[in-house]
Amino acid sequence: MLGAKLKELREMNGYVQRQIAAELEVDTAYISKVENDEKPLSKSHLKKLSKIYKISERELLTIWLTDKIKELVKNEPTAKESILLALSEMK
Amino acid sequence: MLGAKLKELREMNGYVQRQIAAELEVDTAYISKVENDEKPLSKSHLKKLSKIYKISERELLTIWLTDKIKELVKNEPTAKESILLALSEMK
DNA sequence: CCTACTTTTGACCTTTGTTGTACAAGTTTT
DNA sequence: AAAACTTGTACAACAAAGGTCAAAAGTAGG
Repeated sequence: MLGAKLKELREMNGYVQRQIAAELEVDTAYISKVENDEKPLSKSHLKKLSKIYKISERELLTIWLTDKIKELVKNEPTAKESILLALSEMK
Repeated sequence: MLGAKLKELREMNGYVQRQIAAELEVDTAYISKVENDEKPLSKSHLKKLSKIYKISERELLTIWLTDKIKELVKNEPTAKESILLALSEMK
């Protein structure tokens, strides 16, 4: 989900992976993996990416965090209950 | 939250920490810390605890996972949005 | 108030898991 | 064929998990 979004954003803004990799000073392989959800995106890159892709950092963070939550509860039989419970306890 | 629940369950069932520690084959200090949320409870202990405390394993797992979620989103400005988004994507 | 028991605290330790990264080679796209 | 992307493997660094031990501190009963 985050990967797909990042890819979409990149293409919308007319970049190739190499350019993004250069901006973030990482390997293009890393970008590829992130876009394919094979590696998590380092939180430290959110700010720069939000600038490059002209999206609010907050929106990107929301998606990023959502991914983390989904990863955490994946395969847990009580995923839904737990999320609902967490939510109700945070109000 | 999990810690408080565990303590409540233990007391309801009339045990002291030493007894629980013995059952789980760990140090009492560990039990103390878990009950005070200073250390996470290892998932591997859930089954035994649910038996000792006569609560369904599923219910204990729900609470345990809820704790993990809360820990994950703690201090994140987008916590609520992200949880809601995760939930909606899991339906 | 003593003392025996329970619980907490703090420092420490080892193992395991994750992250972030790199490089090379392969595949796909243009 | 060149450029872009993907994939496999490896690895060091670091953080977190899952404890232990000894000592301190709380708590009841006699």
